[in-house]
Amino acid sequence: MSNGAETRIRRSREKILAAAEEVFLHHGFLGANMDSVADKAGVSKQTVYAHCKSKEALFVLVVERMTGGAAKDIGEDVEDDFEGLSAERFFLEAATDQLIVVMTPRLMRLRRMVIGEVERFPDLGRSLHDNGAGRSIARYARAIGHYTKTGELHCDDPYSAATHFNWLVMGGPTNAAMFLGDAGIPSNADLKDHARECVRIFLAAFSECA
Amino acid sequence: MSNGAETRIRRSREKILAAAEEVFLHHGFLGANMDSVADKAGVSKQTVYAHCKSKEALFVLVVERMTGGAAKDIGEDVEDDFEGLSAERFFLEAATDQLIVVMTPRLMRLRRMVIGEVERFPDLGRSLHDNGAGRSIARYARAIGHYTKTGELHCDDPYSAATHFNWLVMGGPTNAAMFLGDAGIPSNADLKDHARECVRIFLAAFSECA
DNA sequence: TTGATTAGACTGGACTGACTAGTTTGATTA
DNA sequence: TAATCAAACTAGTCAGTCCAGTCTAATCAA
Repeated sequence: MSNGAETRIRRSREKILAAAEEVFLHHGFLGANMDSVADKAGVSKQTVYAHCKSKEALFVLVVERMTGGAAKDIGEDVEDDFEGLSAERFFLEAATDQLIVVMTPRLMRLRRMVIGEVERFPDLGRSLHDNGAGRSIARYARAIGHYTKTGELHCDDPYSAATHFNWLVMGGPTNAAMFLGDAGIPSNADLKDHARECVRIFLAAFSECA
Repeated sequence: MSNGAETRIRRSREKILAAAEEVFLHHGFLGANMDSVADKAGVSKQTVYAHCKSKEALFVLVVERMTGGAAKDIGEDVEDDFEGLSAERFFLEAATDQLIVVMTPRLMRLRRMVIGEVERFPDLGRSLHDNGAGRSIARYARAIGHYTKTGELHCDDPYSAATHFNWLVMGGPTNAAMFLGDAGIPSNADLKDHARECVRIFLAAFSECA
């Protein structure tokens, strides 16, 4: 097993996955065509099949690579440090970041595609569910727990409150992007205004009123 | 053109649309197969093509029939009469109704299918967008306008507030149903609890605090 | 250092087998 | 007599395989 061969493999693997991503994202699973994946990758069909044994396998590979990458971009696994950060500041920044990272054509296409194929690939649906909203909600829940302890918020069930906040923020923009295509994705300025109003609503409902 | 022939046409049309609905809803546009539509309708393939000129046309017909029907079920076009109804009662009932009518396997399948085909059928996406969330939001906006006049609510922009309320209510359950399939649809009891908490949050954010 | 050898990744394109949208035909039914 | 039927048919697509030969780069021989 020589070193040069390995980099060669990695290179064509990379080209194949990039090409497959583009083809699947534009045509869906059934609409995509392995010949055009090979063409777009600048590689023979044989090579595509040397790297993954079937169209299904390639599809799963592509989706998993994209969800893994997205999770890394948002960086929701880092434990936040809330010291010296007001609840308002934290939630405004977190919501804005989440909106701007998630509401991109590429991720919205991924979302549409996986939703359309949930029946055929239920595991991918589960994966997007858990790695998408699931992580954001967990992060919000930790924050709500913290700010409840400091007394800035008042909340019995941080997880439930986090879920409500998450969908208050993400529901509308996501829905528009699902049904209206890339044209339905709001501008960053609109997303920021939206985040601000969501935080206002959330704080009004969960701040100590006394 | 005899009368008997007309009812005959209507009957097979009905059977074909019902069969097509089932086939498309389970397999999507590309995965569906016109032979199985004909079989399931108990009709020859020829008859299917006598009623609509192509697979695309049949698909559009099926989706439009379903969205039209759903809109009627929710009955969001009736002008509500708010007299003698507190804001809390109104929003709780409206949200609960909306959740229970919308969160059904059939409509969630429709939603998944249309989202997956938005690129191929952008008009259907637009139609679901406007007839789905669009109508609910318009209804909520009218209510918010009313309760702002009575002083029960405090709100500068009823349409924006209505949008936030709508997604606070629908975002989470819808997302779960999109990614987890029919198993992700919450029970009616859960939906009711959810609606109650959403109304609490909404009223906290938009009630006069003075 | 240079030139031959070799393993295995890669190519291009033909091929198989299965599937399917839509049409045609000629008989049947209500 | 118009709608319907069954079934064969056309024409095209596409996943996956096969094959015969090429390219790359590491290793070894001179």
